[in-house]
Amino acid sequence: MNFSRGHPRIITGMEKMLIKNHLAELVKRAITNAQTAGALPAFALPAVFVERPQKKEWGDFSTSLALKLAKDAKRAPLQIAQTLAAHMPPDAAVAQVTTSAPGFVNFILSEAWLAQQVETILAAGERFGDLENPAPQNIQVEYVSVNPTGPMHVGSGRNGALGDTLANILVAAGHRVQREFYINDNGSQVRHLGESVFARYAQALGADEKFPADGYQGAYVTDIGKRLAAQYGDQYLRAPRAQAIRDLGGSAMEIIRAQIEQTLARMGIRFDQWFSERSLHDGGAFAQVLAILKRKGLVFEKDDAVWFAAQALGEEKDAVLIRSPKVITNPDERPTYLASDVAYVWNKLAVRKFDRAIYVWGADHHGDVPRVLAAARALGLDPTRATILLYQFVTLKRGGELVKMSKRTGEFVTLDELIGEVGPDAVRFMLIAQSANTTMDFDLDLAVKQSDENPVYYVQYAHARIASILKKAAETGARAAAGDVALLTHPAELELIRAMLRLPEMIDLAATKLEPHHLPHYAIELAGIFHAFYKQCRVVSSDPADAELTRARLKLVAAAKQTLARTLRLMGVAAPESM
RNA sequence: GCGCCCGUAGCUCAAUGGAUAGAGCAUCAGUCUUCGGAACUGAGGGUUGCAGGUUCGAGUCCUGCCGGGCGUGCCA
Repeated sequence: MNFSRGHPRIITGMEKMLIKNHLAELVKRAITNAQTAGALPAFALPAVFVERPQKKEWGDFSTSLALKLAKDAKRAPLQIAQTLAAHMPPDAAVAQVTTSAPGFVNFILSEAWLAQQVETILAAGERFGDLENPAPQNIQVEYVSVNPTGPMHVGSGRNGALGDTLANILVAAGHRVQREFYINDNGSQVRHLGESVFARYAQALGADEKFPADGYQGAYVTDIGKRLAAQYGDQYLRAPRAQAIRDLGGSAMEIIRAQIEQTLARMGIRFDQWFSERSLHDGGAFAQVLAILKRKGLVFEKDDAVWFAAQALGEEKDAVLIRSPKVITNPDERPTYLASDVAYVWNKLAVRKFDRAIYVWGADHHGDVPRVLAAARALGLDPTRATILLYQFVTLKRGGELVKMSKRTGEFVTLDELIGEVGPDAVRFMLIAQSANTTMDFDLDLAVKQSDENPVYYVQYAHARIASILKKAAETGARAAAGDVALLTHPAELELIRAMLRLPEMIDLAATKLEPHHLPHYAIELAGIFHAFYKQCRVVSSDPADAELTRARLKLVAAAKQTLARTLRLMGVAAPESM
């Protein structure tokens, strides 16, 4: 069987179907077969899960179904397992079905079938790993969304790496994805930034302007002040002060936003849309949701402020949507961030009609999650369409000490600095390697010092090594195209194929659980298995007797290169030809 | 006080309710006459914070403690 030569496929569509799902179908048929034969009593077909066992002795896949079935089938688990194994329909992918105590059914994949998968992988090209999705969704992933009031710190890097990788994974899982950055350009912070920048602007022009006590103190504000002074001259010294602050604040925010875009681009993070918070108010979305909430009696006034009656929806506290004029004089600054959030969820799910909206938030905002979901519910939206993914904080260590980070004092390690020191690939890899709900200690000394032993280089090295092999093969004239993958029978070869076949499973897992961290772990494992293969199996041989095997192995390593490259690309990490 | 997250090997971390809890780093011992040694093989290292509970089965779920982080604003 060789797909590329047009032989009939044994399993139709297998290249995009998860093997475990295929095996689950076999198990279901085994149940029906056994019931028809009277070997099992009648019972409702349960959900069948096939999983990867921990030990090789337990085969490539296994199911604990018999253990769960014991009650309904009124039999001992191991006996059920044996019955299932006996009634398993034959399948080209499966060489053997075994059972083990206390009631597992194990599948051992056919080695001939495994070898043929190299052709399938090569045929899939750089789309290998993609899932066939019976129900693709329009999903929006919104991430980073940091306030454009200063350079980003490492936490925003984690946000961006998570969001972008997640978006890549969801695309691979067959969904349509829109990537969005929410610009917090509303409220008092624009004015705060404007006041700070105005002071630096004026100082740059030699004016005696006092810096506001609660202003943004970073050097970047001084730089922007100078830049705006050069651009506009002293025209804003003569303009009305409020207008100067508003205009310069707006300019500064756009400058910072562009810098943020640039920094993220260094990490391969990009967006389809930059969405303005202010537009929710200017465009009337907030007024609209406020009207809906009012109609439902979920809005009330107290102490001159407008409140969202979250308690009526089971939340702990009510929350202010529009602040009192007595507290905030400027009407533009009265709506709270919650007001924007409520309008935003409406915009995402009702106006733009995404099937699903995924938010990537720092854990310091976790307290807001229930309120936003409650608001969605109140607006008649299904709250399960909105998923707020929280990630824990990143703390930086340098010289064994915690690096305190604060935008106000301007003392922090920026994401740009980190990328400069550690490199974008290592930064991205490290930031997604840990589960989002683990607090991350990022040791700068270690990250720089260990850059040679960094896992990301281990993976990239495997890729570069294969590139080198292929180059060498080209020089010697060995051609992969004519290779017969049936010759791939060495245990190390088969291990490598098995590892490659796990990529779609990883994508499925990461997409289902919204957990990108599975990818880097998989990448390390795949690279390791390749290195082990490399040690054991010579690819390009000068011995003419090995010519056939060389060609077959060239196909194998080409497939491995492609799988590594895909995995790296999903993580936004470069797959270098040499390093 | 209350809410959320975390606690797993010396360190950093994995483990869709499944079988004897796994990797990397570090430590120790090995491997190389040809494709990239940024490599490979092996060893030691654990009462999964503690105590109960749920069930055929718990690192995972529930309850209570202990320890750490983050929240608990008419801040964003």
